[in-house]
Amino acid sequence: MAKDTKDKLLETAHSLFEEKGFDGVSMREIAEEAKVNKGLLHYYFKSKQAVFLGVFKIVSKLIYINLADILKRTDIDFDEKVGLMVDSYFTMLSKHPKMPLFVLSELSKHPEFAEGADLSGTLSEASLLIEECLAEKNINEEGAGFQFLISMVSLCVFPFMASPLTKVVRPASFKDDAQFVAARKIYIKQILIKSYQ
Amino acid sequence: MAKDTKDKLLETAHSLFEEKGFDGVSMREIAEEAKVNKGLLHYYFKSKQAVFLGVFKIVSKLIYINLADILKRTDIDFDEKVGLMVDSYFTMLSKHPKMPLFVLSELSKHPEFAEGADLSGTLSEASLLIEECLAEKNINEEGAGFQFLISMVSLCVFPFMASPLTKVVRPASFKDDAQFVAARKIYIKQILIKSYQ
DNA sequence: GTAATAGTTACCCAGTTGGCTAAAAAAATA
DNA sequence: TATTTTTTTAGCCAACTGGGTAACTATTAC
Repeated sequence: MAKDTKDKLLETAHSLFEEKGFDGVSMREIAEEAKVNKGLLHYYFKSKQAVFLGVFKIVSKLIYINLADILKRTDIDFDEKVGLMVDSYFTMLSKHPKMPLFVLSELSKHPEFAEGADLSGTLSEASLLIEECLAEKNINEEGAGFQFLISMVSLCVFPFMASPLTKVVRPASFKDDAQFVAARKIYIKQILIKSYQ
Repeated sequence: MAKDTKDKLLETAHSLFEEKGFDGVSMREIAEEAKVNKGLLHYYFKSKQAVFLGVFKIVSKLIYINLADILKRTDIDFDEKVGLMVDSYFTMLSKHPKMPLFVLSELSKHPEFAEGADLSGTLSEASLLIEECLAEKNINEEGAGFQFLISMVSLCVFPFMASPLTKVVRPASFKDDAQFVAARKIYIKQILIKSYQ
């Protein structure tokens, strides 16, 4: 049951960290929540930092989106690729709505983790692939691919991070959160496609 | 010197909270950093929560942007209004780049503060005013104003929150952070204007 | 000068923090 | 069965947490 226990500890730590942040959680709390004793937690992780790094590794995988595979397809045009990328982000964000805020706020406190999270390679590659797609549309500005990528991520991710605010401001015409999210997805695809037309 | 001291305490607390988050800061730390003793800190604020609420009130004002005044102008068209709103956001964000992340992450831990921060009224009003402007452009979808507003805020704010990541991924064609921010501002105005054309 | 306000100093508190250990028991593996 | 791995129990530590007090001194206002 070794692997199971370690995973359980990581899962527990993950949900606690996401809810309260690194400083808001104690080792005792993690152990108690996982229904395990402090000793065992130290048996698997020598320090709180070690637990956190384990969680961060998991999270990096969960928020990973294979943009390159979508962008490299030759059977669909760029409009459809944009649609698929946005869909991927929304699927991920619906499953893990609190993750981006957690990652970014811990990253801003400990920027050294940015290298550990191997997101940079993926994003750089996606940025270049988008640039190629845009070039075919005769959009050749310096860094256009990067700008587009950032826009896409901003548009998808931010509303989830700001949900405590958007929920308050959202007009009555959206009957609930789910309906708004669905409408938002369509809107984002449109605005992104219009951006290179 | 009463007001000055209280302000100094709030400023100190503000910068510490922004850097480390609520749980990452202790009352002792605030007092030491402000070169004041714990007793005095308690003299002005009966609890850590009280300090935090004071800071939150200040922050709410700092991130406030008078969108309504821009939107109500009759001497310029909507394209120009969009330009001015984006300019306002960038000015504010350049002064306080860490604030949005701080506000949103504390808000997600304590959603009850969302009402205290009286942003909702402002944003609701702006949302309606934008809807009117868009109606003149024959865009009448349900909630179009709200969607546009969220898009604008997302595009402006997110890159600042994700700067530890964007700095790593940013292509070499942008020679530094300042140049990227300037280019980004122009790009955002374009994408927003295209969105209703 | 007297009263109120502002600020200091030096304590105390009980509870929690992250970190660690030794010994024992239980479970899995050989 | 004997050995190794996993898990529990119970405790320790020094340091820090937010909160609070009482006595004292400046400073300011009236």
